[in-house]
Amino acid sequence: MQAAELEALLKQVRQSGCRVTRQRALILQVLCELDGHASAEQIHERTLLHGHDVDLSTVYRTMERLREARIVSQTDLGRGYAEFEIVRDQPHHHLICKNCGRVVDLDHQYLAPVAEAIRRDFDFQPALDHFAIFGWCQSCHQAARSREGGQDREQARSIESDP
Amino acid sequence: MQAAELEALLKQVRQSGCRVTRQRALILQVLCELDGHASAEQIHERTLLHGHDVDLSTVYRTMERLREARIVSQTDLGRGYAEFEIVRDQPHHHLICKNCGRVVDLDHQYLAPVAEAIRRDFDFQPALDHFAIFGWCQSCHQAARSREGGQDREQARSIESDP
DNA sequence: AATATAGTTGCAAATCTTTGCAGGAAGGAA
DNA sequence: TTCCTTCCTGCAAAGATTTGCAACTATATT
Repeated sequence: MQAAELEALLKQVRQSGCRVTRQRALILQVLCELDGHASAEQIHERTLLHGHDVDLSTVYRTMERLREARIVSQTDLGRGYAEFEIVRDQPHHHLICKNCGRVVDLDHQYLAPVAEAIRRDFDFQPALDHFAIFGWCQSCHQAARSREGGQDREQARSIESDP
Repeated sequence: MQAAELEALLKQVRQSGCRVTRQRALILQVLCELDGHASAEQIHERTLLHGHDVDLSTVYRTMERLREARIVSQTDLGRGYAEFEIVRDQPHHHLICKNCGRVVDLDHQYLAPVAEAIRRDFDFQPALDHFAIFGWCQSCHQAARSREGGQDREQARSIESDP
């Protein structure tokens, strides 16, 4: 089962023009096993468990290649490090409270129309399979408003992305 | 003129519950002068020109506070470092090609409906005043397709954000 | 104006990520 | 199979950003 998934991934790697090396196969295997968000350090540690060490810089470089090949996604969930994940068929996104850190899932349907409009109007293929939108959840937002004296300036704020 | 703007910003700082220090005033002055995207290092360098040195870590810490107060926005334009900017009334966004690095402006109208829907459905105030959406521009996307043998898997890809 | 206190700063060290380089290995050609 | 070219990897060092801590200072209070 997992072996089949790994095979499929390695095939994708090959198709994207990248070589299949021991390190890349091991990293993808680890990503399959972890099955979810994983940090570079986490991936690195787990390669040790499999007997072969993969240098941390190789993990980063591999993630870069796999992102280019759209095999993995990279997201900053606000924990101070990047998190990687194998790209599945159904994109998913997150709402993250800047104050309490709570993470809520956001269905792709919310972003699909934007992606469509951007494709249409700009001839630009947006990479929208794993978006993190920061902001303030209900309770934290209210707390902030009362602290500021009740005036709601309703001014959006920043977000950034994955090169 | 600029002095008035600076005064207004310092008032915002005070209102947000932060203290107005020499360093913060200087940093905001520099941000006003640069008037656009500025890196932490750039800000730091320019404080030197004003005679007073502000430690780089203080620049970062100040940006964090000012972000919390929604006075500045932070964006990753894919250049390997964060860029800061004073928040204006009209939010603006960017489309950035992962391949050639070209940057195109995206009007807020594209994101406004999403922000609205998220506010409505999740009781969540998204910080959407300076979004960077990565992807592939027309020419780079075509190049990639032909390289991959013409099959367009049409699979979105990652983006991440500002904690 | 003097005092108290909680927020800030500079410095140094730690983290996370990227990069330069020389040796090593994958995959196609002979 | 062997050779060749190009891509990869490990290592070390550089960059970018965050954090711990003791000294300092903005602000409210007296």
